[in-house]
Amino acid sequence: MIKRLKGFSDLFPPEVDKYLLIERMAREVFPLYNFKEVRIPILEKTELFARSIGDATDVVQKEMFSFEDKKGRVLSLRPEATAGVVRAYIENKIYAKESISKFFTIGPMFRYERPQKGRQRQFHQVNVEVFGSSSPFIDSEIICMLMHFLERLNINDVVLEINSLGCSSCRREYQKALKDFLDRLDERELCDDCRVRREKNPLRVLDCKSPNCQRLYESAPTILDFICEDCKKHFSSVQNTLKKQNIDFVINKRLVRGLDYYQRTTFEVVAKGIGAQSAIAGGGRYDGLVKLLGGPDVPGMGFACGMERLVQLISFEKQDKLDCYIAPLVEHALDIAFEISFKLREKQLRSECLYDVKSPKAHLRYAHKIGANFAFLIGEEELKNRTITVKNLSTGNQSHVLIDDILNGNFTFLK
RNA sequence: GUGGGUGUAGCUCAGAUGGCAGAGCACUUGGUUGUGGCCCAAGGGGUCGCAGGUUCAAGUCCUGUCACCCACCCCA
Repeated sequence: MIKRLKGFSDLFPPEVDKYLLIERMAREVFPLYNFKEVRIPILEKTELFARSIGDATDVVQKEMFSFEDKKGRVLSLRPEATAGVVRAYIENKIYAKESISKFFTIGPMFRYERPQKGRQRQFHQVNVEVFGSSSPFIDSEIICMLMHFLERLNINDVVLEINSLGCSSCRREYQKALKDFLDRLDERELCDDCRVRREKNPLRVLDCKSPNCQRLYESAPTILDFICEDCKKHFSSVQNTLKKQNIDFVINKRLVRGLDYYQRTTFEVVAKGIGAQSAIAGGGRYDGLVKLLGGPDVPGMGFACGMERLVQLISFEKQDKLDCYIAPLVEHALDIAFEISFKLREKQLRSECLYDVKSPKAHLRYAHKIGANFAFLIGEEELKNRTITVKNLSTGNQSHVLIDDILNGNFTFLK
């Protein structure tokens, strides 16, 4: 048997209903903030991701599904959405049509990682981007919108963490200071991972999980001591406006995002009880990215929300009751059963017939199992009288209805 | 890439010391010549993940392998 690929999953009801709920809520909440839905390709040139996410990041170096097409072009399935949205924004010259653009997109992403709880190789994100504003109000508004969205999904037991990474110049200074600090540490004290990170991506040592490393970093310089006046003002404005909207948050000085393009405000929403992969959403400002990818110098800000992780927090049972179940008891009732099924659907009634001749007992058992409200029994007797026995499955009452009434669209007996 | 755990019926899982492959749920049929839920009875379902090995005999012991889960890493 051919089996699905590792880290790829098949979704069936009732699980899929939770995804539909998330999507419906996004389409309901985001337009309140004047966000418009966009659809962009799943496959892009690898270079797009390498340039925007960062050549040295793990995502680019070892987590992309990359391959060459028939013409030898190097392509990758998108590991995240922002790069593609930015590319589309530039390529379609959206900046020339409007000064501020607000987009969201929903769809699958792909990363070649070892699967675990809350992490699949194909996973799904709700993604939000704003272009054209560097106002801290926008940062705050987007975070509020995210919290509003989560609230509507009844996801309340979460912690919002925020931080500022500073702009490119203050960040550079900080990285130097951090590097100096790390260089003074004894190599033997660091865990294996941090020894590598120290060289490769110093910012990342800060959220190392080893308690020993964490103790060492207690006295490390923090980014917030290094950010410039403008960045400081921006960050405190974000905090103030969040407070005005009664959004609780904690400042996590150790919150560094893994993708190179983030600047200034970064944030993450963390949930408990869903395993080690506890970040359900994360994002931040990326002011230099549009320019970096060949567009005008337009600032940007956005977040991604992991649907697989949201799904774990959603308790929801969809009761999709069936209105009518058609039960043919004899072979020559099939034609009329077929006809009646369609007549019911014309009247917006959910109806099902299996076109299986069975005993009334078997039919009614099945009708009960699938949650039908009414069962239409069609047997020898009914055909003789041109009637149908309609049984109300919740009251047990049943009545005889003329077949011609049904075919004429008279369904008053269903009340 | 690294470490740990688990693979037995459609599902959840029992099967000490090797000796006829099991339960509950689900499914089908019957208990009412044509009436669901509750109850009762019967029935259908298995390459015990796969491949070797040890043994008179392997779901059980040994070796290898694959798959899934969890964690590290990384990230949403």
